[in-house]
Amino acid sequence: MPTLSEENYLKAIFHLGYGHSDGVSTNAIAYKMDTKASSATDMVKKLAEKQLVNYKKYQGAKLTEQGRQAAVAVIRKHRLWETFLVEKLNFSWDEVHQVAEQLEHVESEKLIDELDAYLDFPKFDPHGHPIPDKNGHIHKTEKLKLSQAPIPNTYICVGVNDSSAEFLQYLDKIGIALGTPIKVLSKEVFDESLTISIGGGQVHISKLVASNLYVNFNH
Amino acid sequence: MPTLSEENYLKAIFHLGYGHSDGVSTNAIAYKMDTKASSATDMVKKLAEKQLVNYKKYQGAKLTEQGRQAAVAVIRKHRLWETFLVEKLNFSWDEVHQVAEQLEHVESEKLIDELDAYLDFPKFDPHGHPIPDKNGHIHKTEKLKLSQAPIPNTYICVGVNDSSAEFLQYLDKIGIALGTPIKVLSKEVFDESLTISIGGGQVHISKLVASNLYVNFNH
DNA sequence: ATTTATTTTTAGGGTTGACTAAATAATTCT
DNA sequence: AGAATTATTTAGTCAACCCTAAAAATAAAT
Repeated sequence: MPTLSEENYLKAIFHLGYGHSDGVSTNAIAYKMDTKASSATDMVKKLAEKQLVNYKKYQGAKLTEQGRQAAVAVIRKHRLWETFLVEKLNFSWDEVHQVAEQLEHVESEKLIDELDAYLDFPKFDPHGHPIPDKNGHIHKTEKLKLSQAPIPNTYICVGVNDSSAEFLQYLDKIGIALGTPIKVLSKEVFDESLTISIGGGQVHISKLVASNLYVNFNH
Repeated sequence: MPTLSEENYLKAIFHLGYGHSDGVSTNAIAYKMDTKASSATDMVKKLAEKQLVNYKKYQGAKLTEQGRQAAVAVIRKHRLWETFLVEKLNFSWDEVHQVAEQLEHVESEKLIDELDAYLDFPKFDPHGHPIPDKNGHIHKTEKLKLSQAPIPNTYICVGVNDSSAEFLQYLDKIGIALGTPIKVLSKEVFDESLTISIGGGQVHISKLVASNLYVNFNH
């Protein structure tokens, strides 16, 4: 069984390596884990010994299948707990992360199975992220970044990339939640900022914001 | 904030010292924590430095008010989680302890407040133990050990002293749950074992079992 | 009241996961 | 290519929490 710290590193490596096929640099890991590169090197070595990552000096770390399973299991728990907090305990989507970071490490297969059932087998967490199933399979969904969506057009917000409280509170403020229809009116050529319409009101958002919003075609 | 390990020691000292006014011996703490006496001494010193216990060499440890508050807060969380597991996630009373031991260390005031509300402010956990309130107050209940109850008489099972899976599964087997009426028919003088009647059937239980069962008068 | 047994503490280590500082490899720039 | 920069690793520490073995204090027994 991975330790708490190992689980956190595995998660970090999973997220950093998602979609890429090359190794994740120790520097990137250190940055994500808010620690020093030397600590990341140490941990990566330990994970390699435990067959959770493949690691060759100066070439970063890549999860093994075993490591991926462990990482995805933690992510599954994280997202199920986030869903629980929002659906049952009146948490808002900007409050869940910190608490789920702790809950995700609780070890009990029955607990997570029952929680899954209790929540009626949710497919997405409160940020629109897919919840891996018991076998570690992650349902791929069609979605695109609002920053890359053709305009003019109307979309539905289906998720966020950045789950920080600051970003989510900003979205609350301008009226964007999961499921909100977003009508993109125009894009500024200079800075790629967008003018969008939400529930009647008109809002101007930066490219950075648009690139952290996932949308789907309205069909 | 106490560390995870400190919280566990505080809990142990609280339980061991409950009702007594003298210090809890390091040996007793070590036994309860399943570690060595030297480790207990180390930790007790650390807790003393943090003003969570009063400690004088060779005289055991006593919780300070601050330490008691911390211990009770953990116990409150433990019992609320146990209640959640049984009421919402189909756990049986012999399965909850291990998982609650982990959940009790999750740190979030909102989480525990909301959980409390979600469970409709329960007063007792699945083993009949009182759940401390937010202010650390523990509701004292009238109850007596079945081993000390006058006979013949009929009682209601209101709690257990031993919450181990083995004991609870034994109770399941002989048909005792919280709220079960227990009619005590006779006591054997030799070993203080009891012949009791539960839901029609007649059962013979040892003194040890009887001393781990809390009952109330049937009124 | 000594001796014996038990409990508790101290001394000295081990492991995990972090750190700083220095060394080495890889990359980028000119 | 050679120099400068950046990334990565190594070496040496540190704190938390545990351990074993030995010493010291307390309690029990004769």
